[in-house]
Amino acid sequence: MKLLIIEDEPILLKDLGEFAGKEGYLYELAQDYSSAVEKIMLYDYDCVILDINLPDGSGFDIIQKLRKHQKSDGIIILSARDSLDDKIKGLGLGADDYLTKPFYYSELNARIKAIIRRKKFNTNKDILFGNILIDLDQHLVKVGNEPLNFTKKEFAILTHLISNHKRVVSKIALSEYIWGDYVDGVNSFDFLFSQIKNLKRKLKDAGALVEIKNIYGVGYQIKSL
Amino acid sequence: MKLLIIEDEPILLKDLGEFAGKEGYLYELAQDYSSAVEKIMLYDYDCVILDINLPDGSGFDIIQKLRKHQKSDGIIILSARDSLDDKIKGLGLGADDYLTKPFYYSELNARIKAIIRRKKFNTNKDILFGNILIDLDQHLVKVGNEPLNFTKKEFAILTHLISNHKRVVSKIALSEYIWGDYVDGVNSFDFLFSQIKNLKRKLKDAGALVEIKNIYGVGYQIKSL
DNA sequence: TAATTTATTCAGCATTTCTCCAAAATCATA
DNA sequence: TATGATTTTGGAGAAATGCTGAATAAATTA
Repeated sequence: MKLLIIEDEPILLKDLGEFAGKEGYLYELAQDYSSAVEKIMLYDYDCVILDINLPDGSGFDIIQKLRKHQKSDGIIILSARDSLDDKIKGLGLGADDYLTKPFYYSELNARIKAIIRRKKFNTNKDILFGNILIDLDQHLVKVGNEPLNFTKKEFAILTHLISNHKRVVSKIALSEYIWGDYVDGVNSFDFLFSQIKNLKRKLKDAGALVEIKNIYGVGYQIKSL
Repeated sequence: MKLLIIEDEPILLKDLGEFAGKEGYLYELAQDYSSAVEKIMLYDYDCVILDINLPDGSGFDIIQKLRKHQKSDGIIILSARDSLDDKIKGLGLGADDYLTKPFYYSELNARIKAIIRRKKFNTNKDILFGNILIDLDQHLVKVGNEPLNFTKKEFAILTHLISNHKRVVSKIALSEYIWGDYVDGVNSFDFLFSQIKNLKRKLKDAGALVEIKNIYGVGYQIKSL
């Protein structure tokens, strides 16, 4: 579950980042149009939270760029304006939802979750894979019927593997998804190995009917047994 | 137990606020249509107390907006008119109850409680969770058969956790519910920790068969043992 | 107004998670 | 089978998160 938060007002940006962290999301921040565009082109996010009014460009352009490049990131617009025009324009360009400032974090959170469910897993309901049930709302995983505690990163890896279960996810892609700008990371995937280790152990102990398979030299793929 | 009170007549609004505080409700006030709509859209209240005649818009619109957006807040209409038409219109739009001015506060209070019971807990009777009995009428909690004193905020947290016992309530959502507009407080949950600590201690000392569980990095969930 | 209760703040401690490392096991292929 | 590359595993310490008790402030009541 990874967010990109684009907002030029530094205090709000900081607050949004803290909100994201505290709610259990992975996230990156962008303060202006150009760095936002760079991040968007390079990486995939589950949901982009976007201020329309940026000093060096329009948020509308960012939406267009995303959609033009077939990126499937969810998009939530934040806007100070309560203008119907902006709302219509944003949704017309391909945004998924719209929130006017000021907003409550719990409201934002509810919308993020709805969008991620729809976009990442193509469903409005809980996600079922093998005997694993993922409840995004509660940041909760059940194996069989028993709730299982995963940490933020384990949860992120697990859901990412599941939403990509039809293909192999490379170590680099996974690392970038979890740890962000992962530039000099060709040397060591120790972080990733550690997380995968714990994830596998928890799944096994709980009797999950899935297997996280390593493809030598490439990455991982999750399979239902 | 959180109310939104919408009333343009300032003295009555103030009185209603004092009444709400004294009766142990958390509450927010709105003086006009537009600020009421903003609050309603942003957040969930257990019950909205609503004057129909507002200077900048109609209370009927507010009811429609609430129901259109699938909000489940209880709604009580206050109206100076004793007109049957208004009553029928209001209830038809989805209000839960109707009171004509002047009214007795005890009457208002009884209706608020009935609605909260029905809406928030899906029952017409007292709320039982584990061996905790919540008597809304008396704002009273019994563990086993012993009455237990909770402060306003402890009571609010406890009932909110119980009415959401099937889900994990995030720290942010809980904080927003208790402290309202919770913008610059995202950095620290000290308030919450303190309240939860006292709540847990009281419950434990009284021998309550419930556990307030922390989900690391996410929030809290109450479980019956 | 004083007394009492309730709410907030803070510092230190406890617990959980994350990072990092090193050694062992596994794999691909020469 | 020997070799180097890759992956797995266990565990120590660092960092993040949560809990507690005590001090202070604010609100309520007498």
